[in-house]
Amino acid sequence: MPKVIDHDEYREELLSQCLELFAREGYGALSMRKIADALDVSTGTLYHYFSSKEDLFHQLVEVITCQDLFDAETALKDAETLDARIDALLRFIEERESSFLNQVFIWMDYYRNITPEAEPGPREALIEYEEGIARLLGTEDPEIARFILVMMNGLVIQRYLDGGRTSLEGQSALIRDFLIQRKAKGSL
Amino acid sequence: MPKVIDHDEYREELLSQCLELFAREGYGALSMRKIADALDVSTGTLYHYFSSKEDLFHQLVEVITCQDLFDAETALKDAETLDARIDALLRFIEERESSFLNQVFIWMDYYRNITPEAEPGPREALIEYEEGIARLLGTEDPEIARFILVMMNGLVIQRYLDGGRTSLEGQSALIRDFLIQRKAKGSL
Amino acid sequence: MPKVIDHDEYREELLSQCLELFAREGYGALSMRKIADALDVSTGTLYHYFSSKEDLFHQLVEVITCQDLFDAETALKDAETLDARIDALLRFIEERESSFLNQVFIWMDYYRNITPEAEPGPREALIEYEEGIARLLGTEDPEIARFILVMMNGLVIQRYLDGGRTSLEGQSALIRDFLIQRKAKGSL
Amino acid sequence: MPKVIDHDEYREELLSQCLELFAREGYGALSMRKIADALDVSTGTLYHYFSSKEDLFHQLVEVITCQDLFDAETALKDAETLDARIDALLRFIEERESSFLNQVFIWMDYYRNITPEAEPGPREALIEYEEGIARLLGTEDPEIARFILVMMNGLVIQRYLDGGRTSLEGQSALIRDFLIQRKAKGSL
DNA sequence: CATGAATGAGGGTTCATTCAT
DNA sequence: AATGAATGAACCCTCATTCAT
Repeated sequence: MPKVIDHDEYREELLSQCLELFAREGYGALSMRKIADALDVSTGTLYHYFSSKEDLFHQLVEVITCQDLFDAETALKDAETLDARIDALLRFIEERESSFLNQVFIWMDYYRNITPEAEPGPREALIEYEEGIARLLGTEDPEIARFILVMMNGLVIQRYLDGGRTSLEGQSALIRDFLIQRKAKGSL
Repeated sequence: MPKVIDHDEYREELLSQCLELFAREGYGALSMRKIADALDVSTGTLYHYFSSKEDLFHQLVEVITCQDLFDAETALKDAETLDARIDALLRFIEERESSFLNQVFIWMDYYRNITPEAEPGPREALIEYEEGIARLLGTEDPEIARFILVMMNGLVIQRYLDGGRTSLEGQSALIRDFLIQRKAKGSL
Repeated sequence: MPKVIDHDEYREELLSQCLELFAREGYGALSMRKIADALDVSTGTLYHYFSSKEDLFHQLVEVITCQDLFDAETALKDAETLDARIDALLRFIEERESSFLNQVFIWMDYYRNITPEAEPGPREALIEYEEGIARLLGTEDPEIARFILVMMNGLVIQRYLDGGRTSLEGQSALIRDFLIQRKAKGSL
Repeated sequence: MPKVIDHDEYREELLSQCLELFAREGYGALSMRKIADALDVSTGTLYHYFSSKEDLFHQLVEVITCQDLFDAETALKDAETLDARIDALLRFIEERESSFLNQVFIWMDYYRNITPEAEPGPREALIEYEEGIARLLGTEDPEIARFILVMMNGLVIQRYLDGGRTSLEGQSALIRDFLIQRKAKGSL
């Protein structure tokens, strides 16, 4: 609770503490009072920094979207050969599973609970993800990048739904194998 | 003699009308009053057929799981060659996209909102799906079947999140490619 | 569940089964559905015999009031000397404690929950009780009879509230002693 | 700075206004909305000060128990001779009749409606009452004190049930007579 | 700036009662 | 006569939000 801090800086500090709350409880089940309690501020303070629960959530989505993209970029930029990049990407997925799951939850909440008219929001983030993956794999084919993204989404959801029965390693091995073969055929 | 209504039959009729509601609004955001209004009955009637919102939801999950499994079995049993089966499977997925999306939404809500002690519920259904897919493709490797499931989940969610930008056909083609590849390696 | 039975007779049979329910749960906490379940009939049947929950309760109060008065008369009519009557009366109180408590509960419910304008109801029963006690003790002084009644009420309530700490015997001894003395002084 | 209200003070003010409501309507028949309306606040405010209806009731019982004991002590400590004390005690009872009635109602509701595991609660208060009365009358015999308590309970309930027919003065005279008698026998 | 008291609509649920069968 | 399906008001309680301090 720093006192003489920049307004925006403090707002982002509050936001960052909300991420896990929203991911764990979901938009609907998380009340402003719970948030206030968890952040150790009053509800009034919350409304001083965010005009509504919806606004708070909007800003959160923006922040985590940027944050995660940045993380991905830095985590993957060291790999040099294609094989190394594929490995790095899959390892990244494995390491950040719960983070991805949180993102999927939050994005799903976003579209479900937020004002119906389709705002761009995460959509742009998805495109950036796609482009980032495409760059990494050095492919021109956007379907391949989307394929990876689809697989990432599906994997965390599947593991959430089946309680972890589906193994990360087994699925990673399948996709690695597939990508190596496509590369060999020159269609990557 | 009571009113001439088959209790169980009517209960299932009510249930079937709830599917879309839950899928669209989510467990948390859908109130019993909303359900009652949508089904054109009173809340009292709802509680006459279901002991609680949670019970209603439980039963819904069971019903749609059975229904979908049954549909999948019948839709795919005519295909005879492996290629035909792959095609049939992918076409089935394409045709039932919105249904799958509903299911994923419902299952995710289920685990988020239901009392924490892990009930089997959808988990068993997922295993049945896996086994069904494995049977269809004639593979012994459970990872392959899980991979299909993962891609199904991921695809509908991805398309939900990006507003349909990701094409069903493109991704289907890749999945088909993947399966053909496995078949060539003898692991299918 | 006799089939071809007199309407009124069956109604009273239902009523008699309600006594313990109302005494144990209280008017407010006892629902018509609970009553119906306990009596193994449908709510519709209940409404066939009683026009409302209030009516059911009214009739119940009437029945138990009459019933208990009758019991008291018969239980005490064998005692001949005054001492014997006092003993019989006190023993009667001791034996019927829970029954008295039920009556007090039900009468209190009656006045608290039933239509506000003071209907006679139990009031007449209390007067009859008073007169019965007066007859038994052979006193002309109505205050003495009321004194016994007051003591009966107070005793069951006190024992209800203090969990039985107050002993029936000890209190009975005090009142017996008091009555004997009054008799000796000729003011009984 | 928050609104300039002492939370605990206001809570007790609300509580004190609830006493008559609960006594008149009973726990079961008194709704939080009715309370809110009667106190001229919103239901939300009620829940800001009390975590539940049961909590509110618990706190009420605690408060009235303490309050009445205190009042009794102060009202009776001036009487010096035994006769004066008896008179003071009976006058106190007469003056506080409606207050006693409220207490009896509320305590009975307490045990009827509150979670079954026997909490001490009012039971301790009853013992304190007993001890207080014993001190006042200068008797060692606990049965005498309990007898007074029994008569107090019985009297207020009897007068409630018979609509005031039983006279306070008449019964007080008998109680006084009883006590004088005991004193004459040396057991007081 | 920050607080938390206050609101009232809406959450899940229960209930007395009605009525077609 | 007897059933139980249906109703909708009212139950306890939670919530996002406002605003006096």
